[in-house]
Amino acid sequence: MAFEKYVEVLSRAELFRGFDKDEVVSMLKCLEPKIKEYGKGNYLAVAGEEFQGIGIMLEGEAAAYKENIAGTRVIMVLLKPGDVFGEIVAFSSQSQWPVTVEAQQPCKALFISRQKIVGECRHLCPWHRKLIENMLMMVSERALTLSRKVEYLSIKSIRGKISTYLLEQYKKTGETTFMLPMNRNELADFLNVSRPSLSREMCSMRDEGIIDFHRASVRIKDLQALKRMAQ
Amino acid sequence: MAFEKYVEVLSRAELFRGFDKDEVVSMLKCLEPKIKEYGKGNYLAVAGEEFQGIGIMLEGEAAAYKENIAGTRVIMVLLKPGDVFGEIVAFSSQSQWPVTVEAQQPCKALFISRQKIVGECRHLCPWHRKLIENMLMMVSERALTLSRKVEYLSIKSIRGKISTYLLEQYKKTGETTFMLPMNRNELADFLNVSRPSLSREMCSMRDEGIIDFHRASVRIKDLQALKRMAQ
DNA sequence: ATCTTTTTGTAACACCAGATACCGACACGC
DNA sequence: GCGTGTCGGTATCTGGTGTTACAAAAAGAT
Repeated sequence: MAFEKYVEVLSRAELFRGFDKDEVVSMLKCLEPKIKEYGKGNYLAVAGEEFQGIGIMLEGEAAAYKENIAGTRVIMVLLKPGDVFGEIVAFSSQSQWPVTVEAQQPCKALFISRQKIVGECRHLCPWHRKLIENMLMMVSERALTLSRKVEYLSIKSIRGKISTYLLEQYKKTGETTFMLPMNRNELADFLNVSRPSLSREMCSMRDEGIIDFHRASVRIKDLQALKRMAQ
Repeated sequence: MAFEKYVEVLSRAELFRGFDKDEVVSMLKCLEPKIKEYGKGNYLAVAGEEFQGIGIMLEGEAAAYKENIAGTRVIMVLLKPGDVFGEIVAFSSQSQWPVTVEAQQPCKALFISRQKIVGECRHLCPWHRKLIENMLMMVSERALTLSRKVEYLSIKSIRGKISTYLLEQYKKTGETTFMLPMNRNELADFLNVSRPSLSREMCSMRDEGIIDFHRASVRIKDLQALKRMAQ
């Protein structure tokens, strides 16, 4: 198979971090991946269908949807060349795609079965373990992101969410004055609250002298009060 | 070191799944773990402190706490012999304990550094890769659990949560009548709502003829309505 | 059998947060 | 200049949810 075409993309993918291009090629020979092409609107994976493995985007763009029981679709993530999907489920005891992946544009993806990654490698290639380590790192990072998300979602009050968020920014920058990396809409989305409610609460916190802000610039005036509000 | 004492516990630990007792012993020689003892109230790990590795409980019981910025403690999980902690962070780019682990009783734990797990193995022992695979599986399962939690937390209304939960139970058992695996208190905790609110909502769903229940036994009467309520 | 503890349902009330609509500030285009 | 679009703040209203407290039922203990 003509993997050479995609070595450029793959060597930049997280899964092959630490591999040079030659090594990627020899890994691919060992992994025996399947490359598939999709037209716009085609499905790269359908939630609930069987597959034990991972997918890597090669060309084009696809969207990973989650469908709740009522049938409503929620876009989880937009997949671009080099992105991996299905990595969490591939190595757990489950064996079905957790999401539906639909091509937004004509695209190509490469699929590697779980067995080829963790199973016995016939060629005893020395890079195999490095590959599993990379997988381990990717899944760990993913778990960590989810864990942070759970923390924010578990906070009941808007004030608690805002305070926790601002304190995290403070901790990150070390300054009581900093810039928010998103606008109100995005922040509201991130904190899982409505935009007007976020505005209302931020303003009343300003009125109470806890914080001060203008647009994206925020200053913490009363650190102790903020810490008290964080849940 | 006298690992033999703990081989029994360790061979039942998830990390050593698929290893027999001899193999566990030879793995341990290679991993060079450190065994530490703690009195009741001592800390096995303190959130924020440096350590790149994992811990495995050998004896006794410990609690993993999460401390929010305000200082309130929330018990995340109770650790028993064979349980692993710190596995998510060990293999991500972070290098600090995410939780504080406190001994509830006098206890012993074993610590393995990240390097000994993923680093080059001097003895080239054949079980090393199997060990990393086990790690990969454990972290994946953990990520999956977190992902499910995020799904539940993202549902805004109590009805939506209840409906989604009941539909999942229905899907799992294949029966419209089934037993809930937890009591109201635990279910309320799981769905992140207050116990009386959960009761109130379940009862009004019963009044509307959507479900019927008595204690832990639940019967779905109107599947379509339930599906509509799931968000 | 009786007492205690746990579990669950119920009610009243307060209040937080979402929905919606509107306004002002600002940037950008022509 | 003017129109247009985006972004953020504000007001009103309503509904859903937490809190608290108490009662009833069930389970467990002695």
